[in-house]
Amino acid sequence: MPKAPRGTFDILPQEHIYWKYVEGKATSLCQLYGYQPLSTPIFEDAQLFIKTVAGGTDIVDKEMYVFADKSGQELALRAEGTAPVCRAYIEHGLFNLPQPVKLYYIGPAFRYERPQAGRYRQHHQFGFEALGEADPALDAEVIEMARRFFDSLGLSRLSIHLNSIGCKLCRPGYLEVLRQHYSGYIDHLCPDCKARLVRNPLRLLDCKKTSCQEIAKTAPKITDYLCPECQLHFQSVQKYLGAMNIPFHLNPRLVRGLDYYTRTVFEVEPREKGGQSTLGGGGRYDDLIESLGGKPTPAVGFAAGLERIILNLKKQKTDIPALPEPDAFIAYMGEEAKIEALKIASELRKAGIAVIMATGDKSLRGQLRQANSLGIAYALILGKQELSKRSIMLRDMSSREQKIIPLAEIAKILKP
RNA sequence: GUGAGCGUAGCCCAGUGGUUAAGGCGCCAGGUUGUGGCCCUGGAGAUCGUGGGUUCAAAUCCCACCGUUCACCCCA
Repeated sequence: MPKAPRGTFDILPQEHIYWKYVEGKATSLCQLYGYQPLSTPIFEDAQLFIKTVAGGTDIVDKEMYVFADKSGQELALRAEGTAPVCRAYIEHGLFNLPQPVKLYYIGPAFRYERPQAGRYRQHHQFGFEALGEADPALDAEVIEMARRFFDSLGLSRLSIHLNSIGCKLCRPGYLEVLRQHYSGYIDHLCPDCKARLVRNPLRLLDCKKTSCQEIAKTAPKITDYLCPECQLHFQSVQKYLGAMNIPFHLNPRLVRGLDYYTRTVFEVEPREKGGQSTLGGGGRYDDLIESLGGKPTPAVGFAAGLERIILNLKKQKTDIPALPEPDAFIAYMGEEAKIEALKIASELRKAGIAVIMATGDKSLRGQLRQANSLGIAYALILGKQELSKRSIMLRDMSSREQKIIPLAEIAKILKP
């Protein structure tokens, strides 16, 4: 029997209340901040992700769903949300709109890896991006918006970690200083960190091994090596966050995995963190659009994984609004009543009343059991007696009261 | 890709070598030939993850594979 592929899952009806809840909060948030929806294809030219997310990492070899279609074109399942947004921005000339252009997306993304807590091969991301504006106030607004998102979901006890990782002018100098620092400890580094030293030195800073963390603690801080422009930008972000009363923790060891980030980076974490705990993160990526062939365009954004959010909602036992129940259930006895019931159900639905029609010629008892387990407020019962009077029995399932209603009036009573 | 734990009905799970694999939830039906929730009775539902091996005998022991969980790598 075929099963859902590894790292994928079905979202069953009782789970969908969480998804609807989070998606609803996300879209109303974006509406509040003037972000408009953008949907991009679920697969893209593989180069889009190879150019933007893959530098210096083994994402392409190991983690990306890359395949050739029947024409031989190299495609990749959407690996993340930001690069496609930038591609669309360039492709549709959105730089001709008043800047910044503010866009958001909710949709699946794919990574080929072994599943673990809150990480799946097909997962879902919500993200928003503001393109075409370098003002640090926008960084602050994006962070404030991220915070409001989690607040609106009822996720509390979160903290925001903030850092700046400089720009292409000042970061290389810092990386050199960092390498020098670590080369003094090379014999004490774990094998992974030895590889990082060559391939992705920023990642040295968040190795989980305690021995490596000791070395990271004494490492030079990137914020001491920022160029004057980056320094000013970073200070302004903090000033604006302060003005909006957004608490944050400066974390000089916060780096993000992808190359394309510049200046501001931030992550949102539960206070009590565990292995895969980060709920969302983002930052500025001032060089990304240019690297895709667009004009130099500064941009800043945020993304969060819906699975992790839902995991936390469940952990916190947050109250989630239930999906609406149908308004009424129609039970019938006998073929003649069944035919009439079908007609009534159709009419009621035309009037906007959600109706479940009994099926299968069950006993009345069985039909009412079904209505009960569906949690429906009203049962309509149609038998010979009601038919002969052109009427129907209306039963209030919670009070057990029932009365005979003329057929012509039933819609009005159910939906006055 | 690496390491560890776990796979028994739709779900939770008992069962560590010996008859027809036990129970709870849920499902279906009856108890009430026209009335649900509680209760009672009955029923359906399990290739014991898959394949191989050990043994007179395997859900139980061994091996491999698959899946899953957690962690690592990586992190979008």
